[in-house]
Amino acid sequence: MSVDLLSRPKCSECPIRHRAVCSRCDADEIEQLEQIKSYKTFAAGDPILWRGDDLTYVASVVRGVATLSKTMEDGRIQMVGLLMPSDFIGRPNRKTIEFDVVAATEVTLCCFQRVPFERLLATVPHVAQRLLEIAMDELDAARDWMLLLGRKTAREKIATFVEMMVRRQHVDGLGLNTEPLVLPLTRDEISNYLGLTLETVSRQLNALKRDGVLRFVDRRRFEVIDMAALHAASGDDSDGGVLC
Amino acid sequence: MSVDLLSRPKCSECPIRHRAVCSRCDADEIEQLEQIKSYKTFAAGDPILWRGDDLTYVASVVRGVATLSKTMEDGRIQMVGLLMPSDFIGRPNRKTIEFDVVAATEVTLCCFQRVPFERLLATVPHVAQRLLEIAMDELDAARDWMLLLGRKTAREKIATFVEMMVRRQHVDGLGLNTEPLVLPLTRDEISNYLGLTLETVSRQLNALKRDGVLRFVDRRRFEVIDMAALHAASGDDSDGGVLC
DNA sequence: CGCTGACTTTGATACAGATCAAAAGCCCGA
DNA sequence: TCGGGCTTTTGATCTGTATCAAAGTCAGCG
Repeated sequence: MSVDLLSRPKCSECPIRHRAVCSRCDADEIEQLEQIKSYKTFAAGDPILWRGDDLTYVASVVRGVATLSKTMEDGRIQMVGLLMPSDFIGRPNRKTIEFDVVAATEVTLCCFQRVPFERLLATVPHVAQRLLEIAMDELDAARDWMLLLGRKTAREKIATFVEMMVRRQHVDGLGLNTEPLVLPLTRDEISNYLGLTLETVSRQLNALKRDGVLRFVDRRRFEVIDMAALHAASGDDSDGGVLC
Repeated sequence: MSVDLLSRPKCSECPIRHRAVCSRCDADEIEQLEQIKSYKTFAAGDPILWRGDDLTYVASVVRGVATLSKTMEDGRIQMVGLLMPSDFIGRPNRKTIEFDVVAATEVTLCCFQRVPFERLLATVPHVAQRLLEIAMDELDAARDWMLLLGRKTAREKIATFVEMMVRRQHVDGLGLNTEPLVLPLTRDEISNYLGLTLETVSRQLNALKRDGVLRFVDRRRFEVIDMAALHAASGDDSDGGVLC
């Protein structure tokens, strides 16, 4: 992990300025956040926070992808969140973290000292309001994932995951329009996200390829050939509305 | 559903006064909440809100148990929350609800008109702060449940669920100390909560009986004979700390 | 009381996905 | 360019839970 001492980039130029916890803030409030922020960068594979660690800071993901997961005593792992740009890490008013947070790709975080951040939370309603909204969005996402974990078949899980990658990468502008898209996780990490084994993930991904739904450029880059078929395979309601 | 017109019980006598969304409020603030609240009671089995419904009010559960669930087009159901006293229903700033909410037992709600409640949220920090905390507790609970749904065996799921019933009924004082405890759900509802079939729930519950962990008074009332064995069967970390 | 319908238990069988095993592909550093 | 260690694919087999089926139990009501 490295602290970007030189560059404490201006919030005004931040790629997540309009979606992160700071998005509702005016110039004054941004100024207050600037006081307590610092950027940290982690290499792919680096642990960011480990369960039980002191939560000295909370953070927003600026660039890259991190995973949030729980581990059982015998080693079974379940990923409970995939953290992408503008997502929030940590919980105000908690001294320790309950999850393992790991960088899946190179990740840049905008970190806020926890205690000063908690003070801002009490004094700057725009931060508190936005954080509530973010927490409720996360809760909705977690509940969608509970449906996936509890009731969907392996194929539906994979299709839902791929569809989510398509949707999020469009928004983030990572691979905007110019496909191919990227799988930011290994087969093993995907299996931990979906409650499957890595073999099943591999088989189902290849089944989607064989069925002409996806095309793979290499193991991590792919294109969607048949968006409608992908959506149909996800098991989700049709009304959701295909984008574009 | 019936509205309790006569009785708009005083907040000061409310059983959830110190845990619900109002718990941080002072006398003044409580007064403001009283203006926009009304009690509603639902019989066991009644639908409270259906997906797509207008969210005219948000609410706290005062008494009883309600279920929050998602349904797939082909009828598969996943319960994504079990709402017990002091739990919050609905989402401010959303016009419709995304889930089905059903009364599992007779339920009393303390309902707040949504729009006035949103105004309070902006003006009364104590409400907003407590709601954020409630949302984050829910998020933690949802993530624990994701581990259960994605990685636990049927026996571990059942043991975790029973342990949760023990813990929550102690807190609520429903069956305080004077066992037996109550299962507020049918086998079918439990199966939807745990991502299993009702047959598997029945078999595993009887297996815990056969193994001398539980004793059943009738189909819904039970006693825990061997708390340590129950915990061991849940697959959760031992450090969590046995209560009492 | 005994009937009716909902819930639960129990048994037999099927199958999706896990597990075990090994080969193949790919990246990267020497 | 080669070699070694990862990740991924593919195949064979096993198993936990679903599915299908039927009998048992209970509460409420006429």
